[in-house]
Amino acid sequence: MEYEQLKLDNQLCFRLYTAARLTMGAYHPYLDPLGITYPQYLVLLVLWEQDKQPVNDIAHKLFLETNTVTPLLQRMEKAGLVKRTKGKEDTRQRIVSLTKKGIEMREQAKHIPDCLSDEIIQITGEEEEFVRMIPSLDKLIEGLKRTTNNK
Amino acid sequence: MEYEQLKLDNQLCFRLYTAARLTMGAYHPYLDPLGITYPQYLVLLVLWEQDKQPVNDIAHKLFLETNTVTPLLQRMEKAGLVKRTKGKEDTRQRIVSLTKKGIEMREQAKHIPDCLSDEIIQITGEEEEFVRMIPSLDKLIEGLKRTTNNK
DNA sequence: TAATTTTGCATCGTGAACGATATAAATTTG
DNA sequence: CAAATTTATATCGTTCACGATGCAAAATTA
Repeated sequence: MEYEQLKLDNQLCFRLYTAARLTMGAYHPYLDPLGITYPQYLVLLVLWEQDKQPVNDIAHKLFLETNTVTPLLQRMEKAGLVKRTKGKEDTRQRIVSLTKKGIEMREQAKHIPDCLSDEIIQITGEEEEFVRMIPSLDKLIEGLKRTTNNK
Repeated sequence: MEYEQLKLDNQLCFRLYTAARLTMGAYHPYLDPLGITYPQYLVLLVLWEQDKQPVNDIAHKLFLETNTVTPLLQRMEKAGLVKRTKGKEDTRQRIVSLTKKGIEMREQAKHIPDCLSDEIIQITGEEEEFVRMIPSLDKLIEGLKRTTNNK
């Protein structure tokens, strides 16, 4: 069939796109009580690993553009989770640091990854399958990131 | 370490989210000349498989909410790709059908899946790895869809 | 058949994502 | 050192994505 390749069933990207959306949806019951969104949770993960980072470092670790992260951080600042201060050496930089509220949220969030793992196991009856997917996804991400930067 | 689970490195969802965004980005060189976005391309895939479907069917096949698909279709109608007509039996329904322009775009798009496959192979030196990921992703998607519908 | 509930779609508001563009500060070049 | 370039961030416009809500038509129930 001439258009076989155009069938939805044959598309990897569609799977990734859908799986990502639905998995993010699975975080809702855990993030809603904290009053944060999934991308905001990602920013917190980055800052919990290392506090006080410029916007650019955060964006880079999340593979996002700064024009996505800046408004995200502005909303998080308004919500009292982070502070944004001018850099000392390089005044162009905005150093993002956790507030007391942002630091304390780590304690409330620390069980979330285990909850999600359990949920996936319960839903699919499988875990190893998804753990095994991680290196493949990393390879894909690294490859795509490299080529899109080289343009 | 108490917070080990919170490390970004450990998160599957972050990989899916990132891989999906970057893969969608890889479609840009092919979709921009056609003047469509990736979600619009998905709608076309659905309609190319079967023309004249109600909004709900399209949304269901893409695992999207109708309130996402409706504005998407409105933009596609404005772009002259689809028509939206009132249903005959059930007048609540809006039947979406391809215009001449929408039908013809299939010919221009038919090489896209192969281009993307080639690109992924070239970037990662691997294909089987990602083909093997598909059933796992389907299992995840089906599981998540089932549980979120049962709420 | 009348009243209630469900269904299909649309509208609204909010929060991403990102290309294009702007701006000021730092860096490199001439 | 002055001019040109690069860098870090921000702003703007467009398109998703989705929860909440609205509304009319269909289906169900009383």
